[in-house]
Amino acid sequence: MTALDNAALRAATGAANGEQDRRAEIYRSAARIFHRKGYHATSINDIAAAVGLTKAGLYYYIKGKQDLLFAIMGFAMDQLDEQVIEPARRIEDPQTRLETIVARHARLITQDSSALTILVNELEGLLPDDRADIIGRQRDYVDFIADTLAALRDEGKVLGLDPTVGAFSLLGMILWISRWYRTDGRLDGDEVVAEVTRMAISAVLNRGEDSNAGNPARTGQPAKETRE
Amino acid sequence: MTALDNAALRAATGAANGEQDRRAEIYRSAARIFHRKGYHATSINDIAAAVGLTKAGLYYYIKGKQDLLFAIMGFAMDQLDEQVIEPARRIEDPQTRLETIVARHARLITQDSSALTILVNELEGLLPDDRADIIGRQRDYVDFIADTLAALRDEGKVLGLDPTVGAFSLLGMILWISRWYRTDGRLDGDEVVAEVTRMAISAVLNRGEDSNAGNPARTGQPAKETRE
DNA sequence: GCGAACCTACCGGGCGGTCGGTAGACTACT
DNA sequence: AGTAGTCTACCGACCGCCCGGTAGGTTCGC
Repeated sequence: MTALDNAALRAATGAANGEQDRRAEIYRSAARIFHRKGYHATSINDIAAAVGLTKAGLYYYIKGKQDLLFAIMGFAMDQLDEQVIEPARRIEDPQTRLETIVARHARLITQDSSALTILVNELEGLLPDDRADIIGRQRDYVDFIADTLAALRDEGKVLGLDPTVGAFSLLGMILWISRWYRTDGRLDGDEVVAEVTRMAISAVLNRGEDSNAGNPARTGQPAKETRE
Repeated sequence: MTALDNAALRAATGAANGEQDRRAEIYRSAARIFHRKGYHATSINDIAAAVGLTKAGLYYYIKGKQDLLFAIMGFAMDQLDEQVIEPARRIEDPQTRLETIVARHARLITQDSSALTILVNELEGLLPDDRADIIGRQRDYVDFIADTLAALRDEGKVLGLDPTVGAFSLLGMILWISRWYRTDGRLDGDEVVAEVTRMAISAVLNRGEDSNAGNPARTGQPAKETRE
């Protein structure tokens, strides 16, 4: 069920229409409304009306409100895996990898922030099992970023930065974009992505002269991260 | 009414107890529950039960759910004004001012994130007029940070960073703290504040002499900002 | 005539909010 | 000292509404 739903959602995000897949339109509309009003403030009727159905008609396509939310989040997580994590994982140089992560994640958000924003804002709307699933995948992502920062530190390019705090801080910068970026604003998406990526890299790298590479002389305690 | 409420809330946050002000306890409890479950997912009954009242009893103290939310947000905004903006406004050196802003804001969040987090997450729960009030104050804050970044740029310490994007990005780092920081976690609040402050400053300042040393993130164009 | 794609009508329940009442402390008058 | 009045701080019961969800059709293309 979920895999099917996600496939539908993916198709919807790709090509706007052309197939009869009504489900895709429903998921896209739901994601947009959840994003705008919040999950709890959105009624099934809101979604039904947005796609031109009655509530009962909508239930022909969905199993329930919580399943709808979980499907959207699963799709968002898949998007993150495919568009950000997998491409970045193939890059060995830590700095380039970090740039890729930030730029690709930021780009996803400037393109369509609905699902990705719901992913982080509506976790408490899920059933416990579903929530555990999503949180687990999110934690993997945070660890992936933290490991990249740890690798940068091992190269001497980062001194005295806790990888976990660094990862969360970068994520904060990135995820916050969806709160202020407007498609019709002063800056276009590419400019925003570029600015944020530069800030992110600059935030974690040592500044100019005081980075004596490969010699973490007097950093605070080293992080305990050893995974991967 | 609102001013009175805020005074009560402030008193509650300051000294834990000592006066019979039940209202203060109610606001504090409500803030904590709104923070944990979200405004829409929290019922008036939840709040009443948390303070040992029935719903009807609770209504002796509050005017309604939305007024409660507005009072909490107003208090959070007052806190921000008094603990962050006013102290920072008295500092002339832009870099020191920016450090003050980030450190003080981050510290507020590590100390008690409830009200400040509601302030940014539950805006759509407000009545239009109230929302306009809060959004206006928030915009003033963003402008204050952006102006500080613009001043840094005029000193030559920042090159090619759009002040608005910079302000939002720093805010993202700071506000995100409330999502991952745990009082009983590995790092204590002071460490987190210090780490985040260092990252924030590093994010906006120029690196040594070569701004973009061999990184593929090619973003030359300077920002068009001319404000202030 | 049969299944996919919908609808109308409805259900139980919880919501925000209100109403009338009242226990008890305190005051005021006799 | 007794008692009538008053005010604060609550409570039980209730209201209308809308919620998520469902039962049982009906329409329509094949």
